[in-house]
Formats: sequence, structure tokens, C-alpha cells
Amino acid sequence: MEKTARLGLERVTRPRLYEQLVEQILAYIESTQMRPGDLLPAERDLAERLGVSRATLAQALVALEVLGVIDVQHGTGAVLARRPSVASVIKGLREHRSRLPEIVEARSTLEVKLAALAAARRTDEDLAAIDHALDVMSREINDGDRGTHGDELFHQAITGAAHSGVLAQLMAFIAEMILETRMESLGQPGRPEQSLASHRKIADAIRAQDSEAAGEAMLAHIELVSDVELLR
Amino acid sequence: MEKTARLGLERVTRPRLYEQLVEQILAYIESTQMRPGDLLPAERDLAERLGVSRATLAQALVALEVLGVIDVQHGTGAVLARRPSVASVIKGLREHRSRLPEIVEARSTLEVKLAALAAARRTDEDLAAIDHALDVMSREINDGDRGTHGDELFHQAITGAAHSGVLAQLMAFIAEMILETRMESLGQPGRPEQSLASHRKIADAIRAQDSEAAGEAMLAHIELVSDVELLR
DNA sequence: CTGTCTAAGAGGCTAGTCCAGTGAGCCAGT
DNA sequence: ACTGGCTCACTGGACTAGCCTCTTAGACAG
Repeated sequence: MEKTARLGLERVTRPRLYEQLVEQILAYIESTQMRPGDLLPAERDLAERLGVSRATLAQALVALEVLGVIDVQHGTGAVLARRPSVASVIKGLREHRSRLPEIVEARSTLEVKLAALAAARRTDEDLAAIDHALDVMSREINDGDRGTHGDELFHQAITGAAHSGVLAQLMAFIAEMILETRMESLGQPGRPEQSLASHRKIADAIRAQDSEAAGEAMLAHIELVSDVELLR
Repeated sequence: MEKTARLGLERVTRPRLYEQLVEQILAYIESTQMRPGDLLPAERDLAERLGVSRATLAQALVALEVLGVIDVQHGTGAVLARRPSVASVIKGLREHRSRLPEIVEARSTLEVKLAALAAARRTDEDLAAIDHALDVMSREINDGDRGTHGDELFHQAITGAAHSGVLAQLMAFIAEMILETRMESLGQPGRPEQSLASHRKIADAIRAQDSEAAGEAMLAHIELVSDVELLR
């Protein structure tokens, strides 16, 4: 999943030590019932227990810090931040990730809102970007392609037109998972044309600045695109 | 922002070198117009240019990897992943973060959906957790407290009852920002009681497994809680 | 032209060392 | 008895030097 090369192939990637450490530390936190505010064992101690050097452990701690699980304080130690549920959520998600129904659900939630906001807030430049994406997708389909690039451009343009940095960041967060979903869907015969048609419908609603219609059109579009998953 | 102690004070936190490096590398990526798939300079080279050791640079690279900006490959180098817009989004958000309207917007989008899902999927255990949160908040308010703890518990319980790992992760992502919003709101006189009342309404809808009512009640609740921001 | 080998260069990880905050405890001065 | 200042043990922060493994391109043999 981590690195998806051009054709959906996955490059075999050796495990990185720090990644394993993150898992182990997460497991340790859970097994010892640590609560927010508690301190992790000292670096030197932890490193020895885990059988790695301090430098490597430091990388794992950086990762955990970026993930928002701990907060490392100079002179004090690594304190557990927020509710530990975050740790388990991350852990659980990492294990059986790619749960398509959930991804579609999240995508639907965000994109319907984004479409409605885009209708309300779009500038002429935003509209131009949306039209450009439609052109690209149309051309790709005429060339016998699946139109994935245009599809991605379209959804990016909508996201941009909504002018909400926070929502945009949330979208970026699940962007990779969505990409996988999208490629599968557009691989079905006749699907790209249908998808393009519903894109146009969304674009028209945004052009007319009709938030409600834009949200509904996006919802219909995602349901169309997603029913491929239900067949499994 | 990073560590907020009991009274909203912020502990002065020394800058960590790797954090600065992340910023610098992000800036470098942007300034050199790198595209996805391009390689960053070699570690030894980069470390020298930035005037840090390889070990420290390695920490910065781990952080960037966790953020999804790059993908480090053994023997090859650090390749830029995805569209670079992610990098700029993260960067932009880091600068003028806490844009309250956007946060409220994102919160509303997610929590309305979560409430609806919770109504459809809740188990009896979920319901018990929700009721427990109501009890806690009720007791806090009677003790003259603002009820922030119970409030947080309540929203956590709803999130859990929705049984959607992906949405839960998105919520965790903005949880910290929401916490700030919430504390301000509950600081207003009479607000905790109103908030508790609308919590009960949401809980009733979820108990009755009425998705639509749950979504509406949550929307009303968030609008109630959020109008404090409009006064500024 | 093709397959194999090799060496340069990339990242991965370790060990050892020193610097810089933190906080508990001691002790003098008030 | 309290306050303030000092010390020291402990914690993380960062660097250096070195060796290992992996990747890849180019030389070379078939």
C-alpha cells in the first residue's frame, strides 16, 4: 500500500525497524494500561529492552509524536498524549485497512459537503479549473483511456473550490485510499462515460451556485461509482 | 498548541531540530518545483547542506514519511510521494491554523454523519457508553464545573457507536482543534445546561435508532455550540 | 545482443560521547 | 518554619564514526 507504482504494483519494501518499534510501543502502551499523561520508560531503558540503538528508537518516537500518540519533553520523558483510543484506532486501521465500505462512507460524507460548499463559494477561477478537469477527462475517454487523471483533477478542483483548508486536509488524508477505489470503478465497461455525465451534472449545479443540487448530484455520483464494491 | 496544561497554559517547548528540518525540506521541495516521483538529495548530501547530522536528518525524514510527503527507499533515496499539494496544505494549515469557522464546518460535517451512523449501528454497549457520558456531564455541571470531560466523553461515545474506523480517524485528526472550540463554548453562562439538553436529544434519537433525527439533532447541537464564534 | 558480475553510492543501524533541560533534595539565610 | 539558591542525578537532544545491506548502472564475458 505504501508505494504504489504506475500499474498498481507494489514494490516489495523491507520492513523498517522504526516501524516495528512503533507497533511494539503501541502494544506496550495498550498492554500496560497506560493513561494519558503517563510517562514511557526512559529512552536508554526502552532502547535496551527493545534491543535497538537510541538513534533508532528516537526515530520511532518521532513517528509516534507525528501520529499524535506521545509528546516528548526534554528532561522529563515521553508522555502519553490525548486519549489512548487514538493509538488503537491507528493500530486497528493499519491492520485491516482498505475496508472499502468505510472508505466510501468517509468519502461520501466529505465530498457531498465539499460539493455543496463549492457551489456556494466558487470563484470564476474555480469554475475554470472544474471545466478544465472535465475537458481532460473527456479527452482521455475518447482516447480509450479510463479517465482516471481527469477524474482525480475533477475532485481536486471541487475540493479547491470549497475553500476549506481543514476539509481539504481531511480529504488529503484519505486520498490514497480513494484513489484505489476510483481506479477499480473506472475499470468497468461503460463506467467512465457514466461517471463523466454525473461529473457534468455536479459541475452544472456548482456553476448555478445551487448548493443543495450540488450535494445531491455528488451523492448520486458516489453511489454510482461505489456500487462496484457491493458486488464482491 | 502542542501541550496544553491544565489551565490552558502552554508549556514553553524548546524547538526540536527535526521539526525545523521538516519545514526547511518542505520549503525546499516547493522552491525547486519538485514533482511526485522525484528524488530528494542523498542523505549525506542533504545533512551537510542543512548543517545537521545524518541521525537528525533521519528523524526529519521519518516525520515526512509519516506525514505522507515522501517515501524513503533503501538503496535508492527519498522519493516525493503523491501530489505535492499535500505538502502545501499541511504547511499552510500549520501556519494559520485554528481557523475556527473551518473547524466548525469540518466538525459539523463529520459529526452529523457519525450521529446518523450511530443511530443505525449502535449496540447496547454503545448506548451504555453514551448514557454514562451523559451522567458524567450531568454530575460535572451539578458540581459547578463546565462539563468538558463529559462533553468529550459523549462525542467519543458517538464516534465509537458509528463503527467507522476511517471516520473515527478523521475525527481524531481534528480532535485537538475541536477541544479548544468546545472549551470556549462551555465557558459561557447557561451553556453547559443547554448543551446537555441537546446531548440528551441526540442520545434519544440514537436510542430509537432514528438516523435522520440523530443527524438533525447533532446539527442543531453544533449550531448551538458554535454560535459563540460568530460573536467575535 | 544477452546475461552476469562488480563496484559505487544509497539508506539502515549501531555505539559512544557530549550537551542541555528538569526536578528532587539539601542547606544556608531570613 | 519558610524561602531561596545550589547541586546532582536523570532525561532527552544531537553529533560522530563506522559498518552493514540494498540498488543500480556499467563493464565484461558469452
